Amino acid sequence: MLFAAGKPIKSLHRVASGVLARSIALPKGRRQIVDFLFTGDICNLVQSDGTHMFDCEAITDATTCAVDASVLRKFTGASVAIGKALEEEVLRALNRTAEQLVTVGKFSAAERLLRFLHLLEEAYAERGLPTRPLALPMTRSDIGDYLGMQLETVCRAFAKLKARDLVGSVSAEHVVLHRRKAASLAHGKTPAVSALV
Amino acid sequence: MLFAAGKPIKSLHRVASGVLARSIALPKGRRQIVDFLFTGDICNLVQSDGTHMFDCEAITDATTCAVDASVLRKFTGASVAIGKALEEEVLRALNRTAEQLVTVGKFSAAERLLRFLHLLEEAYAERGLPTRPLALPMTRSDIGDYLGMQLETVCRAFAKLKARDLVGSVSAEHVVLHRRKAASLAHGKTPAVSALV
DNA sequence: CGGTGTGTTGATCCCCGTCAAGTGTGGTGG
DNA sequence: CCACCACACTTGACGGGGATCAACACACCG
Repeated sequence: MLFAAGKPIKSLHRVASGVLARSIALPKGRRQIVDFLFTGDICNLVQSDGTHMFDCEAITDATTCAVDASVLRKFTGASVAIGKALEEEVLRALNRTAEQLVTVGKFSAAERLLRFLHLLEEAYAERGLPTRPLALPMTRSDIGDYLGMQLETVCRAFAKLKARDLVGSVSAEHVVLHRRKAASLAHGKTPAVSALV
Repeated sequence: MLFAAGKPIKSLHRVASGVLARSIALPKGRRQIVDFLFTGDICNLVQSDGTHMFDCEAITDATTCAVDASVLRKFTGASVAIGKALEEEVLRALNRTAEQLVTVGKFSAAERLLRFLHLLEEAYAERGLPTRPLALPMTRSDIGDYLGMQLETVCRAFAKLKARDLVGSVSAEHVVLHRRKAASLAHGKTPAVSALV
């Protein structure tokens, strides 16, 4: 765990390699993953009281670039620009969380998974990483904690998508997204009507 | 509809009376309500490109206090303070949306409803409005769009809560929250283990 | 007084949570 | 080298919760 929600922010982090997750801890070891963070993403969401808004933990082996917050305060000029970046990060997080709320609130298991895969593809494409096949660095359990479903349901959702040939199977942690109606389900703020019956 | 997502922001709004909803429009007239807004709440969530992040619509008869954005720009001093308030609003929205994600992703219908009722109670208490009985200004359908369930399921969830005597029924739009284990389910970022079997 | 919108309840189906068993695959120690 | 274990993944069986379709009660209003 990189840091926990509610703790004061002592340093700013940016993902250098690997995958992290912003999450909310729940009783009995359960958790809701709010967002996955990839290379280049800023980890810190600063609340107005200077504490972390979410837990942040490594999903894979990962490294981060950290800057001590006290060092930053000496450069007031720089901190304005950095403050701007942090504000941007809050907006991005809100956008993604709201989109996530739609995914979890309105779609079936297979549809959620498909939307997640397209989100992954998009994240990789932005970073120049290969999307074909598409790597799945997180476990089924992590995906389930993100999409609000059990890991067995994640497996069955994969099976269903493969059965409909919406995704191709390379291995357990590599899939191929077949562009078809699939894309219409996952993109934008106004996802298409369910094509998965 | 007060304004739609993606439109440029022409004026700042604050709820003067009634209830509004931030929502995301989906195909076939469906929608995900992200948040309810009560008296005193700021309606605008400003994206970095100056557009609205969500749709905003009246749930009941409502009035808002609006300030034209062009007027604001003339008062650069004031706009700094207002900018601060808008940033605060984004943080608040992110907190609430993430909490909402937990509600929708991890809880049963009755539990979601109970958490919603406690959220309502809290919102009323902050504004000095009566919480006993608790008014339900929105329709069952609105509640369903908020909690990610059908309006019939909302009805059945109410029935279940009443059957367990967790809430008392006054009328269709007024209920009484019975403080018991109920509270433990709804409060804070680390909600208790399910007490609803 | 009929029409419309909201709320409630019943019947039915199926998706998904749960429990369980079985299949790799990598790591450790004998 | 291999037995053993730990862990992730997969698949099956089963039951329950919620979506869906339907009917009905009720208030409001033209």
